Amino acid sequence: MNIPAKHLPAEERRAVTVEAVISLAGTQNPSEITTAAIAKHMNLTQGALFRHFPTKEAIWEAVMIWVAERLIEKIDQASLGITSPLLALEAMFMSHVEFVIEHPGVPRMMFGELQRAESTAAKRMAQTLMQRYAERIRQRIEQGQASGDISPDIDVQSAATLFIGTIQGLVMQTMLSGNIQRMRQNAPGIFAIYRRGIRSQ
Amino acid sequence: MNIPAKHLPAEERRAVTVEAVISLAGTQNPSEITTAAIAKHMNLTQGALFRHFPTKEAIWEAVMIWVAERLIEKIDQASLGITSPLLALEAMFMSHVEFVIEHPGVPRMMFGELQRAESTAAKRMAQTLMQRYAERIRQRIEQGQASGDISPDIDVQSAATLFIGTIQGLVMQTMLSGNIQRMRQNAPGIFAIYRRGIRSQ
DNA sequence: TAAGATAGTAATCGATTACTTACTTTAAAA
DNA sequence: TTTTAAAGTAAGTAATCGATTACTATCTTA
Repeated sequence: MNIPAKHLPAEERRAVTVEAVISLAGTQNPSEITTAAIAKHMNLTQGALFRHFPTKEAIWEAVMIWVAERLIEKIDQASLGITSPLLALEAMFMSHVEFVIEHPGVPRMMFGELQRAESTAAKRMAQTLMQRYAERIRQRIEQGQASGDISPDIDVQSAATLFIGTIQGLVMQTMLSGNIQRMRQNAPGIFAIYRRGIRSQ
Repeated sequence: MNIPAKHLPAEERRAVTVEAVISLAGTQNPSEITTAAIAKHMNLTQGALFRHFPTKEAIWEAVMIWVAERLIEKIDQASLGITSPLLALEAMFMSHVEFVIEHPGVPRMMFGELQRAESTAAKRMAQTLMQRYAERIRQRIEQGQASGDISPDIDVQSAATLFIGTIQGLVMQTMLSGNIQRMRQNAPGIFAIYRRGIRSQ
């Protein structure tokens, strides 16, 4: 699809590799993505990948780092400068949905990594991402309780868990229907219920 | 762990196989469960499995059928005879949580199956389960809107999606912490927010 | 009890996978 | 232009996995 440029500098080649994995994860089960498939998608031979990554595990770690940086950056940007906690949460929600629509392979990979038994570097990175994400949600909820926009009866941790679960439910529904665009349509209705659940009456 | 009974009748052997897979999925990534691991867990040789299942795929299909029957039966039992829609939804929620605590491998397998690219029999069974589940939720929500317990402003499909997503969020949180019992503690707080989100004011 | 059917064993097969290695090509510095 | 280190190729390797096969043990029933 892209220019099959050969002899890329190591750093660029690693970046292209990460993008290839993200792209492949959009159409197939991440755990079934082989190094041969990655290489083919990049117009490269399979062995060449190991010039830039010591193991396949290292590729997955690089992918998770990429995801963590992009997603956190995206939701931070979306909520930047919004003082209303509820509007900020909504902006974070919608930008997360957009992120998933842009990169449908990402939730697949997150699910897959998090259910690993072993504690791989990639799994730890996924865990860290979830924690950083939840922390941002908690901050906004506490801010909302302080300002009176969000009910003081709400358990902050529960509300943060539910925020993330809400998006996961959307993603799962998308996996069932196969229609990614439907996610964008359904997102407002879903978030509306969540907002009703936490806001002051 | 059980009596390593040999020479089981075919039907019993298939049942034991399904239970072995459910058990193994509780401690390891379902996609990494090999036929050798299944057999070892049953005190059987690997080849013997193929006396009772034509392929590994067929084993997974049998497991998903087991899950679908048990889970639907469980939530139907829990809500049976409860006239209040909100109380019925709460009972279904809590019984589902109990089901996951009893069988922590089940959501792992559901996630894994649903993110497959190919349309396997096991995946179709998982999809059917989700649809039957969502249909039950929708019925209760519509019933609640008719009785005035649930706000008429709520989009039924969104509310059903969110109900399922809510549980998935709990499960994911559990995977992160590794503490299954915490799920039972957090469940009421999570459901409380959901209930606030859909009920009439 | 004899005989057929059923269930299990143990070895092995072909295919696949992550990873390695010996060699070649490319690009940029000297 | 020559040199050299980085990047890529192509053909391997060992390990693993699902599935098969020839044979054996056990159960059921006529």
